[in-house]
Amino acid sequence: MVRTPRCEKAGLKKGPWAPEEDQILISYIQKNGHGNWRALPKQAGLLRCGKSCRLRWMNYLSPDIKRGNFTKEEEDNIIHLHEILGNRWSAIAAKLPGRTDNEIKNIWHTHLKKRLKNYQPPQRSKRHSKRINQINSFVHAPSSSQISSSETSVVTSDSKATIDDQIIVKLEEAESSKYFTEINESFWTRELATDNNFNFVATMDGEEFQSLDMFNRSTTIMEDDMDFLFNFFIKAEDFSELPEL
DNA sequence: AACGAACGCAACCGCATGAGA
DNA sequence: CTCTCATGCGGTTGCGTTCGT
Repeated sequence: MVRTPRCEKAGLKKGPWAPEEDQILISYIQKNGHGNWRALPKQAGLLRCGKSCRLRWMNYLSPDIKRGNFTKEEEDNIIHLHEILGNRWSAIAAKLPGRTDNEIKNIWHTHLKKRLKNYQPPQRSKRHSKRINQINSFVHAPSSSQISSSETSVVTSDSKATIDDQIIVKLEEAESSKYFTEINESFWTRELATDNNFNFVATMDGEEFQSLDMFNRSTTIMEDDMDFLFNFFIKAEDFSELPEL
C-alpha cells in the first residue's frame, strides 16, 4: 500500500509559484509569522501544501536570502567546506549567511564540481607543509598517542593537505562529539606565538587543546584561514609529543 | 531560422529526526 | 514505550533558457 503524499490532496497546486501566491505568502508571514507550516496555507488562503509554502519561503522569499551570483570567495568557501562536511548542504549553508542549502547544492552540481577537476589547493609555505606531514605521521602512528580514542578528536579543515580515510573517520567522530559545534574562530581562546609562527589554544572542560595547524605570520592568514580556524585540534598533553620543527 | 543538447535552478519527493501526546 | 505529526534534509526531477550545429 502506497501512502498518498499530502500535497497531492485534491485541489492543492503544484509547480512554479505565481507572483500573486508569493505576495499572499509574504504578506501573511510578515503579519503572522509562520508558526505552523501545515496550517499556514489554509489560514493564508493558499492552495498549496505547507511543505511547499515552507520551501518557497526558505529558499526564495525570505528577506534573509542574498540574491545574485556567488562571489569567488563564496565559491572557494563552499569547496573548502565541502571537503570537510561532504554533501551536508545545510551545514555548509550555515557557514554562508544569506545562502540556502538548495542554492549551494545547485551551484555545486552546476559549477563547482567541474571547477574542481582543475582545482589546485592554495600554496602553503614549505614550513607549513612540513608541519602538516609531521602531524599526519603523528596521527597515523599507532603507538604514538591516545589520539585514536573517541574522546580525542582531530579535525581538519585543511583536508587538501591531509585528506585520507583515517582523518575522515576522525572528523566524523569529532562531528558527533560535544566539541565540534564549538570549533570556529571563537573556539580558540588564546594565541600561542613562537618566533614567526603562531597557533591557538582552547580550554574545554578543564582540558587544554591546541591547534595543530601552525600558521606562519608572513602568510595570508587573514584572507585564507581566519574563517577556518577549526583546523586541527588535539589535547595539549598529546601535543607535547609532537616533534619540534 | 530551426532544432536538439546542455545547462541552471526552482520545486518536489521520500526519508530521518525530534517533540509531544 | 509507542505512535503521530511537523519540520528539516539531501537527492532528484522538470521545465525554461541558452548554446551549438
